[in-house]
Amino acid sequence: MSTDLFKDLVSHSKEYGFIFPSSEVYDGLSGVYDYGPYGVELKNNIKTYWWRSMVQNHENIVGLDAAIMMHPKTWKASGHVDAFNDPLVDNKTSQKRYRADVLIEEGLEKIMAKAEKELEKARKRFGDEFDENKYKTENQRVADYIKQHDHLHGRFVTAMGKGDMPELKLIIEELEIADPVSGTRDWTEVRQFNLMFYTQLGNIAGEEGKLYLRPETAQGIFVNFLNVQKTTRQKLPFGIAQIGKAFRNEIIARQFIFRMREFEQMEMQYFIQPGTEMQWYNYWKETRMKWHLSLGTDPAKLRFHDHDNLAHYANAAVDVQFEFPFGFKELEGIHSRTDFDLSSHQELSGKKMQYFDPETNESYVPYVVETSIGLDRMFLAMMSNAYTEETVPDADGKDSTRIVLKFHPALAPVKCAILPLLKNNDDLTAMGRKIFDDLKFSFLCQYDEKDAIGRRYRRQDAIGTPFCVTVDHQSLEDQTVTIRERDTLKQDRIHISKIQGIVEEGISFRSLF
RNA sequence: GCGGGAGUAGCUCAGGGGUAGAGCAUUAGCUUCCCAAGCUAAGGGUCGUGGGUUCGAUUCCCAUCUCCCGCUCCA
Repeated sequence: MSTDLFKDLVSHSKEYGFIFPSSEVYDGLSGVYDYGPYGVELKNNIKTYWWRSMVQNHENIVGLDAAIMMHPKTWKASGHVDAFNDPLVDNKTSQKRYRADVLIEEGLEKIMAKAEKELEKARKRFGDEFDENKYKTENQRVADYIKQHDHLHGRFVTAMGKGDMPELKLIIEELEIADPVSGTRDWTEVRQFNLMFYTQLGNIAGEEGKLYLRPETAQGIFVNFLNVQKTTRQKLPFGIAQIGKAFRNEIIARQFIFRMREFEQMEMQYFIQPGTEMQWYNYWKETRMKWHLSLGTDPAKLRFHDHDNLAHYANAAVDVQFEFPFGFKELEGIHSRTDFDLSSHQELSGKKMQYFDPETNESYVPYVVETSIGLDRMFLAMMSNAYTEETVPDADGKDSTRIVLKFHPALAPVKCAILPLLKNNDDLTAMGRKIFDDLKFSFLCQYDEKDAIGRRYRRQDAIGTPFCVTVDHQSLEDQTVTIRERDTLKQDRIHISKIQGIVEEGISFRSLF
């Protein structure tokens, strides 16, 4: 799909009530979007599919809905407080953005490399008699390098601790760091981006009242690990699943709903015996890919991507990537998180986060394999996978184009439309109404009598409705209707009593498992 | 933050120093027994915001805001 088609997809999403820009009447809010009437249906259906495949289909996976607000120490333990405060600096010439701390660390390493080079020369020169410590203090050049390094390193650590951005800028200048791309030292001010949002608990001023909005749902699972394990009498391995909002103050939120500041995750933490992590990592990798494929998603648009740089909590990580209109991007992450989180919480809280294993007769902190999928990304993946412009014959048998969302029927927002062939015929409309009133208790239906029948079909195609039931004159005689299938345009004449069964079979989640 | 693009009707866009247009959509009606764009009528816009030039600005100038795309990170 080209960029133009991506634009069309964004327009279509708005025009047909899937996604609206947030606060549009006030010119919008960057990186925040609202889900419209069809959007919320699609989103809920994705959640249902995930929840059923995780919780309902696994005896050893249970659900949880933890609060968004958590004790501040949670984020200290998780590493987010330290890892999510990036000082950033831009080079004005190359317009590249860098992490100031990374630049400085590299700069400091270069100084030490210079000193090491001198030492290496000296070692060769003096051979066995070489006294390295003595040389470090007595050789002026080496001593200067070390002194400069230690001095700047000290200032660097202090500045990072205090969040002193101007000081970081000064250090960059003193280190004479040049942009590797442009070669210039044309730097902007160093700015800090705290990737966690925070709010105030009560009216207490100062640090104590500072409360973060969770940047991931996982920590709610970890801190409830023992509560859940005990109340559900689970034995290892077992999992805890959660769907919920998370918040990240992204530097730049872009690409529609792909990267949002407020987003929703579907996470499952699988608690396992240490040493079995690779086995379960592979199991979930495979299981999750099957989950994606069973929706009928084009296999060419899905792939694994191994992480080169592992996050601070992981010892193995793979992404499930989807080919979005703007390229292959991360849709879901599967991480082997070791015992990092539970151990951290155990340490910081002073509470045991251990599992007593009756088989081995010992207690230990479980290891964790996580599957974490972005719900909004899944939504976008389903939209872009479904969005199709195609040529179909019109009333005269000529070519005409239609835009159709080819969702898996289980995900489609509206399941069935009931369409009387003519509006100005009371018998037809009354019968349509009656069918609608009967079906509406089973699944989401729409009754529509406006405009020509062809146009109504196209309207339903545009929101991805898998079935259209049309009431015509023959219906009045023998209680049959036509049922039209969205993708093939094929119509069958069936008895009214069969509609519910056919639609239910088509939209069933059962076929996905 | 820097660079680029763009803000005119619900959507897609045209226009142009003299007071705003099209197609689709919406509403009402007509027509039509199965795959969009048949007929009639109606509603809907302080042309992103503020300032300047001008008799007059949606149009020209300046500023500003917002959105979109690219640059680090992640679900």
